[in-house]
Amino acid sequence: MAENIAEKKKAILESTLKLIQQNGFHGTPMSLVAKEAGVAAGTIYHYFDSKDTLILELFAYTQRQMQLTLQQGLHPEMDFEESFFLRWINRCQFYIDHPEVLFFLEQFVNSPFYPRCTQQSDHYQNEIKEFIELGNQHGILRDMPPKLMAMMIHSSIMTAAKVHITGKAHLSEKEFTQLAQMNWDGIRKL
Amino acid sequence: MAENIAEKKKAILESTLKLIQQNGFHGTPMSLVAKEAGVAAGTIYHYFDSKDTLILELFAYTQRQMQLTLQQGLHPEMDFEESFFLRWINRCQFYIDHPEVLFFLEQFVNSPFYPRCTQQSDHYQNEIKEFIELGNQHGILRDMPPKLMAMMIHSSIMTAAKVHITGKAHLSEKEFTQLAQMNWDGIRKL
Amino acid sequence: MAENIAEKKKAILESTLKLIQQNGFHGTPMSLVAKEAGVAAGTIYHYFDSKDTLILELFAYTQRQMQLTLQQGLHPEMDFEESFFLRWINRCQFYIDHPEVLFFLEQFVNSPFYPRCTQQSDHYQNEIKEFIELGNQHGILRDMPPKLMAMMIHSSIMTAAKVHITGKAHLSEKEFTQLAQMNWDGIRKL
Amino acid sequence: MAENIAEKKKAILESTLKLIQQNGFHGTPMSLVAKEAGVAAGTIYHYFDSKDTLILELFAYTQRQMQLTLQQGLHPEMDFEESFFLRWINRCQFYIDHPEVLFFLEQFVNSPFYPRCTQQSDHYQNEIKEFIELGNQHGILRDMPPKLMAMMIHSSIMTAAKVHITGKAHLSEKEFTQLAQMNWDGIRKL
DNA sequence: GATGAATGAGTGTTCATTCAT
DNA sequence: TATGAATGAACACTCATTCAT
Repeated sequence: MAENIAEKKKAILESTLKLIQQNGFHGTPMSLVAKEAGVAAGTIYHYFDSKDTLILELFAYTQRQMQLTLQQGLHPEMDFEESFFLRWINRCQFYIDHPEVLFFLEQFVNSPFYPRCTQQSDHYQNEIKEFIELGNQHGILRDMPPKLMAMMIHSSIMTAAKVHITGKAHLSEKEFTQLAQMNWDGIRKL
Repeated sequence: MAENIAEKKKAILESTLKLIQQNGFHGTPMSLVAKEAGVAAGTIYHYFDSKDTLILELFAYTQRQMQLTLQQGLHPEMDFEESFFLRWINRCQFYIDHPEVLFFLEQFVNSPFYPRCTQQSDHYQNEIKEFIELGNQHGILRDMPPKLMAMMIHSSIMTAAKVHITGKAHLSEKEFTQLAQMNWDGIRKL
Repeated sequence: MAENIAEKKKAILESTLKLIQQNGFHGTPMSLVAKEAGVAAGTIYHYFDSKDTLILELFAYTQRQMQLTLQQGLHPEMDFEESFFLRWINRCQFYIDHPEVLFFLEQFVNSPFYPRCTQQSDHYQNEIKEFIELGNQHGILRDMPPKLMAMMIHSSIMTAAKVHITGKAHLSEKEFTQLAQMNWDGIRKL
Repeated sequence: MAENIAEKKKAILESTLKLIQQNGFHGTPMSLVAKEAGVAAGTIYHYFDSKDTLILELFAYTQRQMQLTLQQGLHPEMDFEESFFLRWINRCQFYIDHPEVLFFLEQFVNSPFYPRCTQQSDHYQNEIKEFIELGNQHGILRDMPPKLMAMMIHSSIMTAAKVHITGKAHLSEKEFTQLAQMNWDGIRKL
């Protein structure tokens, strides 16, 4: 049963994610989410207080989902540059493998929701920021506010993934590395 | 009179822009646009067929507005690098001076509207792309699809402006140049 | 000028008639009437107090138009039966030649307008009724309230014309006479 | 509960019918239907996709309602003439007992809806037409397209009922029979 | 817990009508 | 006279949310 509950909640979250990708934020009424998730409309309100809550939790859900993938292959002995590339690729790969998440985030970040959840939003990019701070301390990177640098990197990653997904330019593995390289050359001390 | 007409249409466009910045796309009902523009609800429909049309025209309107600013200070004799920096700064400055436009574009681009207007959308970034192609031909830039490179640059500019506007990191003139530099170092042949 | 006025008013009436045939009563906004008639929306209100007035006057207009055709070929010496057939055919022919009028009347008669104008409505069928009364006095017809008989006849005529116009059954001249005959056999004393 | 659903849908249909009789087709907004039916505006849309659908279903509803009454007293051994009179009276009586239906049909038939539903519309008068065809085969009736004859008869019935209802001429039972007789004399072979 | 019928405020849009020019 | 931009009440319809079962 406990599993059942979790499953139902998850089904709702996944349905919402999928529908938002297809129809956008306000092309996704609760009734449609319910149908897609195979539950009654009212059921959603057992798990989420409101549509706002659902979307806010969906953000948290995607963040959690991401954490797992993002650490793949990282280990403490890696040097900074190598770590940067792996992180860049990991994140970009995640967005490519989960386009629903990418589209959701793009909409979420530019909606009135995002500003409301600064705490969580910090998590959203804190990881990058902390990594940057590390590089800064080692004197490897340009002298630039880490937060700023983190945002620049992140937007590059998202853009790269988006270009790939939407098919505006199909990217080979080599090209992804090239893009990471481009980012790397932009931030490292020359 | 002719002026009057233009003024009313402009008032509607500007009101919409402002309200979308504040409340987002679907937090901006036509009734509110009307009130803000100081016209009756029905009046909007003399100038725009529908809300969709209004938003689509608003996109075109912002693009036209931008064109004027973007060329400032450019002249044919400039060398490529200098031109790059000026263009970068001009565009970034425009977004900073017109945050409504920045917020509108971010929403617009991630909405179901954008895909519908590829022709115009081409104009949206074609300028950058063509400039990049020029640099490519002169062998100044990395070997990378110009469209891709254009999108990477543009997303960097928007991110920089957004960081500045939202106050997440206040940027001095020096820092803007630094950011442009960062972008430049990323795309030029090292 | 006087002519001009009459012409403009007529243009409005005719446009309304035509549009109502095509789009029905409430598929015919004043703005469309204006466009079709080649006048400004406001101009209509110089000639008609309101849309209701316009429609009411349109009814009167069609009635006047009809009067002219209806008397064709009639002369006092005709015997009653002959006169009946001629009247029947004349009226049916009018509806066939002026389908706009037929469609307008069908809508008008079943709208909230009709009950409001009993005086004019009397004219609408009075002619038939009076003719029937004549036949009654001569003992040619069944014993039945003339008003009732008039309505039965009129509805037969309209139905015949409608069937012909809508193409549900194409009627030859012979068949029209047959229909008139059928009506005649129904009302005359056998 | 199942009953409840049916009841609510029926309440909406009946309210619409009643309001259309009083105010006509476009004097009957959905909000009024809702109020009259004692439901919320949105509720109507659980049962009907749109106002158009509601009206279309209302047509089907009235047709179903009619079928029941129309067969009363008919049995196979009746001779054709007797059957004709009974059918004529049954139908006329139905319209008199259900004036809302009569008024609705008059509007419906002359609206843009009717042409859209030819299949159902066939049912609408097919019964009469088939009966006529039978008479034709037995050589009892004039030589005339059955469809045409059917329409003539039907319009006579409706007109008779309408005259009675609107009080333009109060009809006694004798007079109804007289009217049926008039119709009969019109169509039978003399 | 789960349902889905019911709600009703809110949305985009239309259109008869007015009035400054 | 004639215009047509402007009005705003009214409309069909949507959808987040509630609640009896």
